[in-house]
Amino acid sequence: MLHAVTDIDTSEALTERQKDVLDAALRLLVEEGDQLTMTAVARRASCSKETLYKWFGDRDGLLTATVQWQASKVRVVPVDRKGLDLASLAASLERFASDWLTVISSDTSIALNRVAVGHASSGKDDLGAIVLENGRFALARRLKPVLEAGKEAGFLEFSDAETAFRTFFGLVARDVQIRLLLGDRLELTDAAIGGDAVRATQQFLALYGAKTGQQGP
Amino acid sequence: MLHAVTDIDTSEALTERQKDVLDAALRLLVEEGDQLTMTAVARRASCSKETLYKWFGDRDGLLTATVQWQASKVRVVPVDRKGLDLASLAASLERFASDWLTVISSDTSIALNRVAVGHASSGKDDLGAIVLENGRFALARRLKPVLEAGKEAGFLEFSDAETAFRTFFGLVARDVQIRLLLGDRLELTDAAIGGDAVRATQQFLALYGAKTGQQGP
DNA sequence: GCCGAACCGTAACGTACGGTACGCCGTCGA
DNA sequence: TCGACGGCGTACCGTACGTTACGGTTCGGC
Repeated sequence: MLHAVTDIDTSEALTERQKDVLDAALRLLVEEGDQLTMTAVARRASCSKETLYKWFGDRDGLLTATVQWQASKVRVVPVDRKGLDLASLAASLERFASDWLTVISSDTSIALNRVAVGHASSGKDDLGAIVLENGRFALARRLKPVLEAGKEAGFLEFSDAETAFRTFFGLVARDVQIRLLLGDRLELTDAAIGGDAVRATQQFLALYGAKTGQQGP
Repeated sequence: MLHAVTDIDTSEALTERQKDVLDAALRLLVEEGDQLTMTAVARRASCSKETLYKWFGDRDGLLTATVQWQASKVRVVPVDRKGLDLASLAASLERFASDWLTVISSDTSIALNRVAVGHASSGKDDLGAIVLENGRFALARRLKPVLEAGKEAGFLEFSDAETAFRTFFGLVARDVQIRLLLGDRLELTDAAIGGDAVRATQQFLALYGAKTGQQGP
């Protein structure tokens, strides 16, 4: 299956020089999309193609390493679970929503997702799995403990954390990601992201909040 | 902007033979993804490459024509707005949700969206715009009258139909499309789709239903 | 029956790019 | 001092594929 992939810490033994090269590749990926060439990467990184092939094997290897390198850069900030009241729960949810919207609307995320989607057609490599694992599934892993804590504290009601998470995900992302991937000019200002985060959180609490108790999954 | 593109009836003057060719290209696109070659299309369609170039100009033209051809095939079934009660409104919403999930989980939709996403990087053509226009925006055009009717009939409460639609969209699609595009094996059975449609509709009514009156956009 | 147009099949061309080989240079340990 | 080595720059090879060209075939109109 797809969920049991290397999820944590794949920044395995990369020299500074190699990181620089991957950063260059990443920048090039954002600028030019998937049609970046090995020659262009070598030129941008001021290294030789032979070095690229020695380090990363082939083009797919370079792409995979680049995606993993970017993934390794987004470190997880652990959520503090100490004093949990409804306000702090809502604040946490809003924070997650706003973070997620910021991520998926970033140039880097768009470029990486586009490349991964393109490669998912001919399943040679598992770029899609890597992106998914470090994106949507990483988000679920971070958010679920918060949901569980909210449930234990009596603020949330749900039977399945996965279903609750996916609802939250849908309320937050809506059509944003697919529109951006398809090239729609959808500029999300910080204010708009903040507003959407608040709205999504309120809607989620309306659906899964324990107070009114209106509906489970 | 992206929304003001050719939205209706672009099945402009296509001979039966040309439609057959485009069908072949479409099948090939589903099977092989974006790396389909002109030679492969010509062989599959039993036509010559020269004919392909005469008819469609170049490779991008063929791709665009293929996407438009598929788009022209999904005809809109108008919604009957006659006897509108809450049950029929819910049934309509469930129908939309189930249809949409069926579409985005189909092989054809996945293949087309992948190609369009891949081409959105280097904005030479507007495949992304076409897909978006005949997908997400067409859905909005069809659903909004239903929402407005539900509002006028007193069953729904919202100030902005677009926002309400996007919430419904998010509740229905959630993470399904991005996971499928990224290659996740997410098999949606008819039963699962039906269940999701019911859940999404219930959640949407819980958020925007007029009875309980708990929250607007 | 004859002409031209449309089209099929295929061969050929040009190019872009992945991948490889080689010469040269700076660094470093002996 | 010197050889080895890691890495840069570049030239080169092979191939895949978009695009074009050409000979042969069918078919509608006169």
